[in-house]
Amino acid sequence: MNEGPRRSEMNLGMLCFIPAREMEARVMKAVIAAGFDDITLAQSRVFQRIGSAGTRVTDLAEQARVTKQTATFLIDQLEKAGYVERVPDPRDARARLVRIAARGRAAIEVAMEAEAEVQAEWTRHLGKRDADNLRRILTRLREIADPYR
Amino acid sequence: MNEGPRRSEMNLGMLCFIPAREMEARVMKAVIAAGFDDITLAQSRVFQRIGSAGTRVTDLAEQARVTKQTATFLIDQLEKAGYVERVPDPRDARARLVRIAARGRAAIEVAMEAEAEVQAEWTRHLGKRDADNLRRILTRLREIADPYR
DNA sequence: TGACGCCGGACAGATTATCGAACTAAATTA
DNA sequence: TAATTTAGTTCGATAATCTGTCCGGCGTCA
Repeated sequence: MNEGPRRSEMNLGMLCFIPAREMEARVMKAVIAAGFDDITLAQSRVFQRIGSAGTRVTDLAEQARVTKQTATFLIDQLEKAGYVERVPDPRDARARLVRIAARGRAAIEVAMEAEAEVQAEWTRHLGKRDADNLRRILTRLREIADPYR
Repeated sequence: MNEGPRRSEMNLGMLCFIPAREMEARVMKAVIAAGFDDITLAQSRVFQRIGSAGTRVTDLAEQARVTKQTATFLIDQLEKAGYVERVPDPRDARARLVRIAARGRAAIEVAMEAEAEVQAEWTRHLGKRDADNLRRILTRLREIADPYR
């Protein structure tokens, strides 16, 4: 009906945004369908960035690009819901490490399965060669586009 | 100090997310620095999707993946701040077209300049060949990852 | 070594973003 | 024409986010 938003000027940022959002939505849908229906998108964006050895609140905030206060707030929810736990950081008495808890691991399993499925779909559409190219180029792009790599 | 979030399992969605967010942040920063300091990220996500002939609230909501209510709310802010205007849709008396207003056009100019600069930076890093590849592959990916293309 | 500034994290309060439900008016369909 | 759908809004509730402030542990350098 409408000729759409300035299509000719579609830039790389927007082009990246579309699959990123699609993946996010698909994974969230699967996770919620699997019974983890008390997790929100904002929470998952912090949750995703927790490393296997635990990650500090400040680091999570930086990587998710929210303030420490917001991260604290979201982690509170995740902790109450049993997805993560806070343990003292042995190397710094000020800090606490946020770690994946049992329920969190269960959710990750579902998420990774959904992720793999979407990726397989995309690979079928693009062909193996271009799917690999895409991953390779994005990984290189990350070198300059991700301050927290 | 932390070995980071499950890096080996980094998926295409996340890889797309990183440059998308970086572009968004850089453009917003430029726009705000140019004096358009009353626009928010959420507003800009709707604003970006307004076509040159005007776009309906419902279409903006769909494309930005928010509810009509949220779109209405954000467009209210944009209208009050002079970035857009609402005009009746001549083809449907129920509908109203959201159109870019003068201040909006001025902001777009700044945004597009910033966009071009970031893209140039990325192209320098990737090389022309891979930058073109990236755009081509993402455009193809959009065929299945964007319900509103 | 100890005083001072910095960092990690949390609390409080305010603002912004988002959603679900319900409503009005216009268009479409049966 | 009556019933149903669609476009947009308003209302109320909840989620997410920010600024400002505070506390206690770290690091440093005089």
